[in-house]
Formats: sequence, C-alpha cells, structure tokens
Amino acid sequence: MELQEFQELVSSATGRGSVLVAFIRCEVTYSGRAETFLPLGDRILILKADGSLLIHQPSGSTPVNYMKAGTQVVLTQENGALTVSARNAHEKAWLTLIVREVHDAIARKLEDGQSIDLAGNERDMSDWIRDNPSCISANFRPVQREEQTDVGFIDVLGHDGDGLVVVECKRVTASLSAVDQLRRYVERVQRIRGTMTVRGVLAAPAITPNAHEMLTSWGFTFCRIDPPKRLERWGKGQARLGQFP
Amino acid sequence: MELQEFQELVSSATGRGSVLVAFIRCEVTYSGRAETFLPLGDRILILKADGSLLIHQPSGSTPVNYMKAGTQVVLTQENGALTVSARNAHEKAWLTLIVREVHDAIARKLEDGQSIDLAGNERDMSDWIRDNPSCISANFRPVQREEQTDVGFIDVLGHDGDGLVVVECKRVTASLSAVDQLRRYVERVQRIRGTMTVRGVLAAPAITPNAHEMLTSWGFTFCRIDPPKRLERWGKGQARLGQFP
DNA sequence: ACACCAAGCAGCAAT
DNA sequence: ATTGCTGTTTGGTGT
Repeated sequence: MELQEFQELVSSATGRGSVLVAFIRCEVTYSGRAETFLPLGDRILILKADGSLLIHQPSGSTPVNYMKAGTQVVLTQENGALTVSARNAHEKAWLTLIVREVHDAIARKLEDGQSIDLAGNERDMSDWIRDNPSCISANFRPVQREEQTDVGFIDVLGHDGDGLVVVECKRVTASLSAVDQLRRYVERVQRIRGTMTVRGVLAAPAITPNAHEMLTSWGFTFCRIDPPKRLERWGKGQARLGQFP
Repeated sequence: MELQEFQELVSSATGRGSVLVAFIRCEVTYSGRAETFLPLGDRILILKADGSLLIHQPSGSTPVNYMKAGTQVVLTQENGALTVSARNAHEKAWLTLIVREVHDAIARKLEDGQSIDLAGNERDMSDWIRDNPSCISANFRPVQREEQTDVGFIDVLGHDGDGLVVVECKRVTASLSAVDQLRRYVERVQRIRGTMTVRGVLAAPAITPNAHEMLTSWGFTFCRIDPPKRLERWGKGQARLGQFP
C-alpha cells in the first residue's frame, strides 16, 4: 500500500470514529515517563477512536510502545517516509512513528456497548470472609469492610472478644509487602483506638517463607483462604470450559 | 467474510508463523486466575505466531481479554458460529471465543529482530546516586549497590561517618509502600549489623504528605532527587521530540 | 521453579 | 487532581 493511500485511510478513519489496524515497517521514538527508541522493523499499529495508540511487535503479549486514550495524532509526509506524531498533553508524552512501508491496513467502525464481568477478585474474597467469619477464628465478628484510614483501606475489620482484628486479603501468594501493609494498618488502628489489643491476620491462598517469618515475628497470623471464583451462575458452562476439544 | 474463509485464514496463518488481526463480532469466556464473561460485541482479535492472543474493545489501551505466549488454539464450527478454543497449559488458563461474524481480517508474516532501548529507570537513578553521593549528605560514601538481604534488594547502602545509611530510590512520587520498604530494609540491616545506628533515606522526586509524615515519624529523611533521563546519546533528536508540528 | 521488585505499570475509587 | 491500592497485573532478575 502506498504511503499516500495509508495517510488518507488514517485520516478518514480517525475522523469517522473508526478503529485502524495496520502492518507497517517503522521505527519508534518515545519520550514521557521514560525515553525509548525502537529501530526499524515490522510492527502492528492499532489506532482507536478514543485516541489510544498501540504498537505491537510480532511476538509478545504486551505492546512495545503505546499512548493512552486522548492522544492527538498528526501525519506528515516527506522524503518518502510518513511521520506519525502523537502527543498526549495530559500525560506529557510524545511518540513519533516513522513509517517506511505499509504492508496492509484495515479500518472500520466497531460497535461494542458491553463491559466485562469478572469474578474472583479481592473484593469477592473480603465479601466471602464477611459472610463466613468463622474462617478467621471461632469468635470473629466483622465490624466493617474496607475501613478508610490515612494510611489506606483496611480490607476487613472485626473483633473476636479479646479485641480488634485487622484482616488483609491477598488473592495470590502473600509477599513481604502484604505483611508491610498489614503492619501499617495494625499500628494505625492501635494508635486510633488507644492501647487496645489489635490482632493482625493475613488471609491468602499461600504465603512466601520470608513473608511468613516476618508475619510471625510481628505476632500476626496467617489464614489460608482460596479466592472464591463464583461464576457458578454460568452453570454447566464452567465445567465445559475446563475441557478442551 | 464467511466464517469458513476466516477459519482457513487462521489455520494457514498460524501454520505459517504469521500474525493475524481481525475485526470480529464475538463473545468471550475466560477461566484462569479469575473468571470473566464478555457479551456479544465488535472486537479486535490479534493472534501472534508465538501463541499470544489479544482481544481489544473499540476503546481503551489495554486488552479486555488475553492469553500469553504459548497458548494453543483450536477452531471448531457448528450451528453457524465459529468457536476459538484457546488453552495455555502452563498458565492453567482457558479462553473461548464464539465468533458470530467476521467483518475483516488480515494475516502476514512480520520480520522484526529489534528490541527496545529504554532510559530513565530506577537503576539509572541508583547509579547516579552512587556517582554523586553528596546528594545524600556531605559525608555520604556508598558501600554497595543493591545489597541483597532476605527481605529484598537494598538500592544503595553506604555510611556517613556516624553509621550506616540505607537509601531507597523511587523514580516517581514516593508513597506509603516506599516507606514500608525502607523501614523493612533498615530493620534488617540493624539486625544483621547489630545495634549500630542505621539511617534511612528515601530518595525520590517527590513524596506524598502521608508518606512524609510516616517517614519522619520513623526518624527517616527525604532527599529530593530527579530521575536522570539520559538518552542524550540521541543528541538533538531528544530536543526535537518535545516539539509538535 | 520460586521469590522479590520495578513498571512509561493501568485502572479504579475515594478524598 | 492527588492518594492509595488491586491487578487474569507484566516482566525481569536473582536464588
């Protein structure tokens, strides 16, 4: 495809609210939070109607360069190369694409009003603990979920007779930073509520050895809980999903 | 485009090591680290030669669903719909794409042996501090960079006459978690090296108010340092980048 | 393989 | 707009 034809396709696509995808040979320069340079090679360019710009290499699941929504794009042509200048004022980021060749390109207006439905996040986990407090301890009674302090949100706050209990949830293996976080919350609750005894509980499917050592050295306890993946609403669809033709 | 034609295009593309991009109307089901469902809508499908699979909605800069490299894809057709079954055994993830319509599709073998060159990361910052120790204090002398402990790497370790100094670098505004990290390192150095006085310094371009309060309450100090973005190797190219046509 | 951490993290919610 | 945190975080490095 000629560069001139491509330039017209891009212009009409962006003006019309279409998405454009192209296989191009290009080099990429970026300056913003960091600075990058990518020498000449074949790439996939995606330009969306909201101003998102993505550049993918032929392998890998993450873009090699990108600009977020709200980016403004200007095309200029000189000396047999097309320059795509992208600027995002809000992000203070600039990206320049020098296009040497266009292998193929398509553009189209796409209709999608749907949003994704996700299950199995940390919120589901703290909800489940609140509904099943005995998983923390026999006498545990939740007080509030996600209490806000000046040092961050507390996932679950409760008491178990002796005193207050701060629960920090992680949906994956808990690491040192999770213990840091729990410690920060426990100390803050101790300060707010005076000298009352405050227990700290880390709830996660697993914990790393170093994190567990640090946890116990601070007098906190680990509580093994698997994150609930509750798309059982799918019914049998979920069972079918694990199978593979 | 007919579903049959699309199926043949996908098959030949994957067999040939090509990248495939398509505008399709589909619904998506995912089960792996979490579970998701995305109802019918127009999407962009990207299928790379390494087995990466990406599904983008018409807006937004991140994929709504994805599978990492190494994913195996099987196509089946029944009742006027094409089903794309994707499995990644290593990640224990499954994704099913029910394709109702194919608006457009392109496939091609892309050549790209280049890799991106990036400047302005935290490593550059700790290198700079090591070369310019007076930015921490007049007498500061670095001992080692990134000393490994069982609670993580220490960015810069040094002494300033009175005792040891632990420096934690952040290339962006330092937050509570940065103070957590610094505290963890200082405590560990105190334990390893006995009762010796250990100072903690957080080096970053800025710090949030709460983090600064927590920092000083622990007796640590903040040291304002801007991260070096040193792609001056580009010469004038960098200056030109900030300009916009 | 696991552990730990930085990231041009992104995106979201609350302040 | 800033702060803080979750994420199918991702990706890299070191053990």
